Amino acid sequence: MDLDTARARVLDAAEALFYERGVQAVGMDLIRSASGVSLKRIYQLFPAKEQLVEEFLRVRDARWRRRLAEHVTSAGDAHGPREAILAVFDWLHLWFDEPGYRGCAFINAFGELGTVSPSVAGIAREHKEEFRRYFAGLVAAADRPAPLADQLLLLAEGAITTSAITGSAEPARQARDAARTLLNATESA
Amino acid sequence: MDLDTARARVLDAAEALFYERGVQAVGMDLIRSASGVSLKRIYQLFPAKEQLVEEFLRVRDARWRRRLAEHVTSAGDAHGPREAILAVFDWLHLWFDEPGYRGCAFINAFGELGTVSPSVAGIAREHKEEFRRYFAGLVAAADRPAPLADQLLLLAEGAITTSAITGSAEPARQARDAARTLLNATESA
DNA sequence: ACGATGTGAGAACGATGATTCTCCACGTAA
DNA sequence: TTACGTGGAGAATCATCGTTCTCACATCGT
Repeated sequence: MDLDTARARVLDAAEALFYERGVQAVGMDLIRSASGVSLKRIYQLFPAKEQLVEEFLRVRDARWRRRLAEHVTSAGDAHGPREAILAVFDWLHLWFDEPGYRGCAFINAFGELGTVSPSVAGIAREHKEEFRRYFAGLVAAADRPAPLADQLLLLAEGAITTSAITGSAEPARQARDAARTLLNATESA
Repeated sequence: MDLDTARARVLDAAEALFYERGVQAVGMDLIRSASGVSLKRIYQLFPAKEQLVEEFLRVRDARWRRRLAEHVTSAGDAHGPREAILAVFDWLHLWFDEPGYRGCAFINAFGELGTVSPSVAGIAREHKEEFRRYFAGLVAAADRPAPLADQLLLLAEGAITTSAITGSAEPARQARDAARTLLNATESA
């Protein structure tokens, strides 16, 4: 097995396990057995667990935003910038329905490690900032006032955590309805 | 020191430490030194750490909801049911500005332990369900359609986590603005 | 073939944590 | 006073975890 595939396998295993059970509940030995990569190799690739945790978050951030953007862009191309905004919530609904959905990995990591690890706290902050920026772009493209972006972000974040705890994807629909109301309220502005 | 005060001191220390650093990052020995109660006594009062964690969450749930209700009730008595709803977000703003604010203890505990501990997951679920129920009562008192309660809940949850990660209390104001818009949108309904 | 290098399996190490145990001081009932 | 129960400080125990080390084995260039 070459280094790149070993690295990918470790990151895949780490992502699945960290997301499912939290960071501290997952030992390096479990990542070894799940990935099939020896401890020695894992420590060659990541000098310490903390680096693996950071890389897991960075990889997840990139993939999460790419998947979101793909879904939203195709909806926006087909139905315009207003529908693009609502498509964010449709995508959340799809996400919430995935098996093993456990909320936002960044909120979870922040809650678990934010006090102790400034780098984890920073990555979580950046992820949320990127998400906010993304909403800001959609709102600008739809010619709505900028504060709407922050409000939509709150709806999305609320849906993410509420869905995780209740185990239902319904909050995505509720957030979408609220988002539509907020959009309509700026219609004449 | 009698048993009741020892119990109170342990729970106070546990709440402060668990909330600040997360559950797994806090050892029983730290709770002992912070509370001034010997390990022997702690284990008399709580047969295992897990029981202490559960009790910490229950105590926090009760106090959190009592404090919220106090603030909202006084606003509602003075300015009516519509202002009572908005007062929830004013109270969130006060909470976010408290030193050491780190988001919702239940979301954090759920993220950290939800997979591994069904009882923690259950307590978190109950807490959120109570919060939702509280919103439902306010919405009913203000004669608004029931689905509004779910939407307001999402705004509040979103503000709670966003404020924790960004370190700013501003999301409370943004959520309040969005809530006002949603309220106005049902004005004529 | 042979030495150098790298690898995997798993033991070893040192730290930390949850839980229990030991030992001793102290107050108290007889 | 004395025997006793209680409680505290902290050592002991046992497990787990992050990290490193050992060692036997394979690979490969010469």
